[in-house]
Amino acid sequence: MTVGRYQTKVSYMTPDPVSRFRRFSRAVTSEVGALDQSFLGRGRPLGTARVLNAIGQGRTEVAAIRDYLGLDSGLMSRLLRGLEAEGLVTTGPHPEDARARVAALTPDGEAEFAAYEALSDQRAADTLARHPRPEALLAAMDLVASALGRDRITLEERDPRDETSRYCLQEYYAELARRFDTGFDPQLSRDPEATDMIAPRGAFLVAFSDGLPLGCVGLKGSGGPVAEIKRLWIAPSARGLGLSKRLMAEIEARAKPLGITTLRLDTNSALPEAVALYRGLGWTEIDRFNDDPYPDHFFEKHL
Amino acid sequence: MTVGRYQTKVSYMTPDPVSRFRRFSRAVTSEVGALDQSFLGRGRPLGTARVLNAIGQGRTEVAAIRDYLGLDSGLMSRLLRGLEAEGLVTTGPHPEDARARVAALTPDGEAEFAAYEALSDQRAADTLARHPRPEALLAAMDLVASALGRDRITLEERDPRDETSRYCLQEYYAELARRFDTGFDPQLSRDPEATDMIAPRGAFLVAFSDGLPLGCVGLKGSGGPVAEIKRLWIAPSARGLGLSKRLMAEIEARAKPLGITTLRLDTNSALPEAVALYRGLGWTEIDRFNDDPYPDHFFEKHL
DNA sequence: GCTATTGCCTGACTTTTGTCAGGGAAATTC
DNA sequence: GAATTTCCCTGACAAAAGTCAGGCAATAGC
Repeated sequence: MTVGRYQTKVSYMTPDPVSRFRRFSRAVTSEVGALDQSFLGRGRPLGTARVLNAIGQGRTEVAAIRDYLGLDSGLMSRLLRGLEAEGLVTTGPHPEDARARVAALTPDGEAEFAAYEALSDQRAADTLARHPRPEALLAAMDLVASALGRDRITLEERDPRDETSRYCLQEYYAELARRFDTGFDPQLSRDPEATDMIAPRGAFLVAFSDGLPLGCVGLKGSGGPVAEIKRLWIAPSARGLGLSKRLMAEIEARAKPLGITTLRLDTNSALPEAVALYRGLGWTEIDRFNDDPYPDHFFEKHL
Repeated sequence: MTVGRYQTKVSYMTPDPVSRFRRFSRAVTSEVGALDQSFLGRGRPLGTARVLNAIGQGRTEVAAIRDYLGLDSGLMSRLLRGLEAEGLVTTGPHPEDARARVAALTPDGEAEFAAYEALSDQRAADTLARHPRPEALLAAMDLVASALGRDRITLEERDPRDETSRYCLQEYYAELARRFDTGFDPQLSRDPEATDMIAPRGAFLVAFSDGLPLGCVGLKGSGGPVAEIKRLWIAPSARGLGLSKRLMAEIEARAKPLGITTLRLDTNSALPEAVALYRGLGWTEIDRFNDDPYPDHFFEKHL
């Protein structure tokens, strides 16, 4: 969409992409490096602190931690022994393969991990507070984080009534209100019954990148062979990453096992990228099939 | 949720600023960390490579390098001797204080530094190439880099005809063309003679952040006590950082020694932030003082 | 069953990094 | 011109990080 409308002009010395990227790297190195230094300040060497943090983040398999931190098996073993000796970590055999081991934090370890987290949070809050335009900065940071973490975006089926889903839906409504000349009132558009978007009638998917919800899509079933796609939303910071295609493919895949053979959806010409998306994904335009006041384009796809 | 083989704890709350900041940190850590790893891959330990890089970046004074890298004096000394033994660096007494020492790269050192730079460039180019929307990503990166590097933005007096100045002016014209309903043709607006914006008649300032030009402003003198402020431009990625105020303050400070006592400027109501800026800086609105077709607001300030 | 492989641990290293107490030469102070 | 300070070097350590070759127990393959 229209997030950054830079144009590469053939003008004199337009700063080139690589040097802009490297300037970015230099700028964040000190900030992020400072965050990493929060590992210090608690009297523990970096390696040990990194292992503690990896476990605190929920990584339990020793092999996975070693892989994540790029550590040698011997070194890893010693660091773990050290943490065990400190009473911060316990290890035991992996339940499914007794050769492998899993690690977990003790209550003391949890407290220590929380202390590291608090340090990092504090540092982040300080940096943000020092800044005159935190919202613009955060929006740009979201975009960078989504882009760099693109390969780690995961799709999850969620209850459309839970907190995260409601956040996505609210953002979706707000976007429509901005884009439609007439505004948008969710009351006027028949809101799908939540149970229609939960198995076995339907589904609701949310896309997550490192815990942040970046998009959603709903499948509103009726129990019969015809269902509707609803509420496709992508966060501004994640547009252009192919996420809508991924969400659509996944929701179609989830429709089949529910006995659904025909999908329909409606959309609005004020959302040209959506119309283009559906066309590109092999949907065919059909006549109006409801009396919702907002949509003016209607599509169908047979599975 | 399961990411690959590990379990990852994530919070599904509505995103708050600190967690967004920290998500950004995590996302760039791997990327930037990878850039740092380019230090490796050439068979040299990190410390040595960092010193070589600091010298390559133009830091010559040993004390400055030590300070920049946060190294102990003893360790620094040893790292330098190692680089000297490799034939990559020479050191000598500081010309102004023979107690201090300065370091410089030998031709071999230059080659080695260039090799490190090429590695980093390559890595940056690869990441960009992998991305579907590099321009949006770069725009966001510029914004983040400008924001985080805000305290390191410097103002420099430049010839308005040099490459960097012409880049700023072109961006300025392009911005006007976007903002004015009628478009903007630089030909129609009397372009100041470049010599009017060079001492002793005037001045031209460019704001740099880590080598990237982020803004400019011109002082167009006539030899007499009245001069005009022209061409105030701030890059989109640097807006909201107080840079325009800094540029205006600096150009006013440079006007005084040139014998200038009255400053004038014209602007357009299509640029409301500019109009607000001048009002806030103590300029008073006056009658039209030229027949330029574009401006509709005119200001004056006595120094 | 027997053999090979996997996953982790241990011991015995080396390299790298960090620390600290002098010491010599140049500069500064008085 | 002597005393003091500054800047760096060196030596002597110590801690941390990284490497590598076995070794043991659990698993997989046959």
